[in-house]
Amino acid sequence: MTEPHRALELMERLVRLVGQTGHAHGMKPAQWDALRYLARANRFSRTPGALTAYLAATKGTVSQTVIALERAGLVEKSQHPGDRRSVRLELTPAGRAMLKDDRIEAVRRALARLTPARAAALEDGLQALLSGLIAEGGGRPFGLCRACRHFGKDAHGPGRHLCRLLGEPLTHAESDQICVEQEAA
Amino acid sequence: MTEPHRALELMERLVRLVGQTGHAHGMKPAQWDALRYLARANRFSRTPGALTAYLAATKGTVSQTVIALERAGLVEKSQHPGDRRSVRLELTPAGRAMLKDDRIEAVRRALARLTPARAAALEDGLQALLSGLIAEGGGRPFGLCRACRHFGKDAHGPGRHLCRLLGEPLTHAESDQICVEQEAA
DNA sequence: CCTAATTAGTATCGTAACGATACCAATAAA
DNA sequence: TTTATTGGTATCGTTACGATACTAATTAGG
Repeated sequence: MTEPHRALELMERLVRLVGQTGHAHGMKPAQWDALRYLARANRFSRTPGALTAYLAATKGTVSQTVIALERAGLVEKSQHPGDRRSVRLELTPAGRAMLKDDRIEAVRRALARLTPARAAALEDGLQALLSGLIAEGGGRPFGLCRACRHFGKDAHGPGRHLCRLLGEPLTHAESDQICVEQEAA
Repeated sequence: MTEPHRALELMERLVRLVGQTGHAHGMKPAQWDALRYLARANRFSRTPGALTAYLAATKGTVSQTVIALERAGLVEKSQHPGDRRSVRLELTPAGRAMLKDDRIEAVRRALARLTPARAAALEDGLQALLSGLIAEGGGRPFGLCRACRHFGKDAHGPGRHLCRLLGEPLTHAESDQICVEQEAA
């Protein structure tokens, strides 16, 4: 049935409004999305491939977006140490500066104006909805490192954690970033 | 400050995933958005201008999207009775049929899988967030007709309502549609 | 009335997004 | 050592989009 489901209408409208915040400073929505992702992804996840999974796009499209960001001096590429096919992406200082003028801050401010209870309920609902969509569609959750089943808390001492999947040490700061390999604990 | 606000990350990701549902049947996301809007908007709101406000785009862009839908036989234009500048948009039977295959139904299904309490809290949070964004950005809410301050319930008898702003009668079905002129009661 | 000013919409341009397809090089599997 | 897979780029055609310029119909001001 096509029962209206007001929440769906609200989602659609919000998608539109949030999407249209991405036309500032001569940049495009997809470029902002990529920039924001790179600011929040851990070092294993700052690659064109992980970005492709995050954006749910095709790799050709993402490749072009990354090239545009590179030309604009907002992102730099380097080689992955162990795999010469793989590319590492890093924000440049200019890229980080650009994020300070991100118009999506308007959404963050609107979130901050909600009552704490409402905001918490919204976050909970969004998380549940996203999980449901990912379960149906086969995407990746891109959850926080510290909430991952491969996360070895304090494995190397207090505040010095471990990714058991990749066998790599993790700083405390890194454990708060998102990861392409994350699976809920 | 730039405290991460997990809800914002979830929103961004959801925006992406929901947006990418719009590539089915040779159509584009903006075309689905327009089609869905026309299915839910009341007769005063089925115009290129109202669609422009809803999509938060520019009228040039929307004009082209509408032309594409018209060429595809999904939408028909007619003249507004009283104002010869204005264009009325109507879904054709083919347009309504197309909506039955809307891939955003995946989102509706994911919503339906939430517990009722969670779904209600999500709807409440989304509504509050959207209101906040609109208050800051100056958009229109596009709320339901029956929740409008111009809504005259049963003004012409039981189930025969009135829009006091436009002086037009409203059927019961119409009072459940969204309106470009809506202002919360 | 008559002239602005406003409103509703279209046309055109240039850039980016996007899926699709084809391709290349490095790595992993057989 | 083939062969398959993986990570990424290149190119094409269509659409999205903002920007700008335009037309025609309506409304406001004098």
